[in-house]
Amino acid sequence: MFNIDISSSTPIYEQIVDNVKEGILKGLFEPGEKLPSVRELAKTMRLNPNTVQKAYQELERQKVTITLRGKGTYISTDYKPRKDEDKLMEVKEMFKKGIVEAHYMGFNEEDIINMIKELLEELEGGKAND
Amino acid sequence: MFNIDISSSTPIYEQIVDNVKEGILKGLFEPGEKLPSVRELAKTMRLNPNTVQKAYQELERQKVTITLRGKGTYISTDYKPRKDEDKLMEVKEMFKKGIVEAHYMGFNEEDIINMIKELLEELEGGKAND
Amino acid sequence: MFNIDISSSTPIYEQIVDNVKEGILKGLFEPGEKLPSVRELAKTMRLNPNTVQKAYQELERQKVTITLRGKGTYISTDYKPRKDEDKLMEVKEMFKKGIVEAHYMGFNEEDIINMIKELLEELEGGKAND
Amino acid sequence: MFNIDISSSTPIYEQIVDNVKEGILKGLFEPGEKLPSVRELAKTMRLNPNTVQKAYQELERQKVTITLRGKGTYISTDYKPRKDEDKLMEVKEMFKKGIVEAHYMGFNEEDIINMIKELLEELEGGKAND
DNA sequence: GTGGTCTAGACCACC
DNA sequence: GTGGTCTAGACCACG
Repeated sequence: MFNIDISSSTPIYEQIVDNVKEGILKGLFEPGEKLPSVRELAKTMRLNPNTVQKAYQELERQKVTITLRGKGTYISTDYKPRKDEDKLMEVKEMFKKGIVEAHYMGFNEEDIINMIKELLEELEGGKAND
Repeated sequence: MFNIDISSSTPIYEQIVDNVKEGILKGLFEPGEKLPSVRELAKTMRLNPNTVQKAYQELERQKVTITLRGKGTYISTDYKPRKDEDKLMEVKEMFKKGIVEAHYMGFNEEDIINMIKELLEELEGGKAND
Repeated sequence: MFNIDISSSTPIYEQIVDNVKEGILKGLFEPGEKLPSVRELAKTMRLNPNTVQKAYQELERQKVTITLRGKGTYISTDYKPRKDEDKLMEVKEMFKKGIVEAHYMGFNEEDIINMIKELLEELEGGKAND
Repeated sequence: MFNIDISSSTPIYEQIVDNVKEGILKGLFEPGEKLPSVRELAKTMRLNPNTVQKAYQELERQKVTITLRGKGTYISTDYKPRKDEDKLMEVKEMFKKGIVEAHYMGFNEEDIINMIKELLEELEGGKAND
């Protein structure tokens, strides 16, 4: 279901969050859709329930999902983009670091733009546009 | 000299590494140029020498710098890009995560491409070519 | 558990790394096996945890082990040899120096080959093949 | 004249010692031959005279050379092999580490033996035998 | 003066 | 519990 690498340095709970957010953009999850329960996901992915719990809490904090007590966790239907200055800086840093590393691997500007375009297509495939 | 945020979640030593690598691409550091000594940088940045040491060792491990015994640490003059499969995956993940987050902030494809191009220009400004 | 000589000129952390790598080849450590925790090994070997930590990080960097977040350090199950040009030179230098020194101790070609064969047997004893 | 890598982790003075000892075995230096003076070697190799001085002291300590005060340093004419137990252990450790590393690079027993034989030939070319 | 190693002890995030 | 990072302060080899 999710693409988790337990030996990665990015925390597992963060990988789950990323997977869900990416999945929504790809159209794998529809707004209003129910996510598997903490226990269920923990069992199928062989993860510690606490880890899944933390991921779900983080998703809710980001308003990507909403939790209905006793009913489960659902993809938000009314997500509104919020342009947070700090978040923007963070994203730029992410890109900048990627660009620097790509340069050190021998990629030039064009290569990098192409790589980004490929990744965009991969993501946009599932949805008409946003 | 360096742009360090001690309250950031990225380790200080890693921020130093990133700063140096970015500085080289921007032309702030010339190949062969001497970096400040471990002690000196630690003093000016108010960091523990061990932290700076760790950064310098990581830089040397990546062949971004070379260490001359008893003389100091210098920017490599003969850096050769090496395409590591794992590293490439890592960079793609970085980009993908940035793209996902950007989407959640309301940016569309074009916005993202433009953001990347801006960052590329910022980096390429200092050097004739790469 | 490990064969450490604190009075040796080779750093302790490097001796630990060598011990683990040799132990794997001898079959003392199985792929997937858990290494003692940093604290535990530090305690039993009467070393500072940081020293053990450095050794473990070096082992992971070489992909000899993998680290599972919050769970511990394990022998890699899928180690793939990688032929690094620099590393090969390094190994040859090691052998060359050994040969030169052996000559100065009065050993001839045959003696040296026999010494190598002995060492190979010592290592290969634990495993069916390599 | 000598093959020195200033960015290597092996101390420069040790590299000089190794070069001289190897050169003797290869027949590049004859017993009784005069080595360049400390100043001369330091100048031609662009090294710190102290470094060369240290190398020469080490060579004399090992009885590989003898120094005639005011006349210079000469290759010993009466070098006698001495089987030092500690030294033997040291050499074996060098070989063992080389073997372990070679294994991790994917070489098997035969590859290693062949590598040793090549290195032996390279060294034996200059002399009939020892 | 340079980097390299080690100890001691602390705090943190993650599982 | 696990590893990861940081500070503080010390000692050493090298050039």
